Amino acid sequence: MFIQLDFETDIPIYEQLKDEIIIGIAKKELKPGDRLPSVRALASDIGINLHTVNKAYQQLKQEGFVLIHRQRGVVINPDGAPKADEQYKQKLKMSLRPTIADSLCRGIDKESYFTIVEAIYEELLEGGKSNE
Amino acid sequence: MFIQLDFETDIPIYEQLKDEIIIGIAKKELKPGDRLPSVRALASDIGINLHTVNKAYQQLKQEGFVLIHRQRGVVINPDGAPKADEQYKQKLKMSLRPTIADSLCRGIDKESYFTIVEAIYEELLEGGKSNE
DNA sequence: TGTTTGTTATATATATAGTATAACAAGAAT
DNA sequence: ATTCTTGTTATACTATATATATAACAAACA
Repeated sequence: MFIQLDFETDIPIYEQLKDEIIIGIAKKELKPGDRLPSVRALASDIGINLHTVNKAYQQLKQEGFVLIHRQRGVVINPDGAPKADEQYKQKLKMSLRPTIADSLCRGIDKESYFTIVEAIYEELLEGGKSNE
Repeated sequence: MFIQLDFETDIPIYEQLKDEIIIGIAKKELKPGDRLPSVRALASDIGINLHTVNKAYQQLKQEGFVLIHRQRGVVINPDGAPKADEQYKQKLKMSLRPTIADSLCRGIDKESYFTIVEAIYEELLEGGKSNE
């Protein structure tokens, strides 16, 4: 797991951290049961504050990606993340609508959009090969 | 154009406003050349501040969705929004990656994802029928 | 008994979001 | 010319989010 942050963008650091970890799980570079670095270790490693890491971890816990034990630290959920229910899909749809509308206005039709999504799925599914 | 805002969510009002207008353009409820309400009129109508509306309009102008004339006000770009270039697609891809990784972790495969995207395209493309 | 873990509590600095007034400047209508 | 409406600019203020900095607490483990 290489964590690369962009301090120029307006995306909060803790969000980028969450994203990197979730992508790591999707790519299976992070497997169920794997331990994440302690909040202090990771913070010091990246050069950010302990609380920023903690915020990311807390939200990952809230969303079911990790479990946090009192002393063992933060662990990728051995049961995997909770499966998407209808409510999740509904929220996903709502969050995608503005982006898709924007793309549509700019001439990206359904097929072009699919091509982009396809490429991302490829990257996430096949990218793990080098790590197995 | 009905503009419905959610004051509970953490999505900024001016973002929601932008989204609604972009969706309106995508659905062709707002056509090239159409005038938008003045910043004061819309602000008063929705019950928000003039500057919040202005911020949304400025960004829509920046992104090429509207033109702003000194006295005529804000007008949907008669030439349509600028077509997506490679840079746009690259940014789109980067912004989609975390969401798709999240979905993938929750068991949404490519086909399920496509189904959701498909539904949104349907809604945007066919939804305009009642307005023609 | 230490050491490491997450956790909690303050405090501070900065940026963003939103509001509130007021005034300015250009175009259009009368 | 005058008036009205348009976007625009300038301040000021409040609230919230982000990020940092220290410090201390509590549980688990070696």
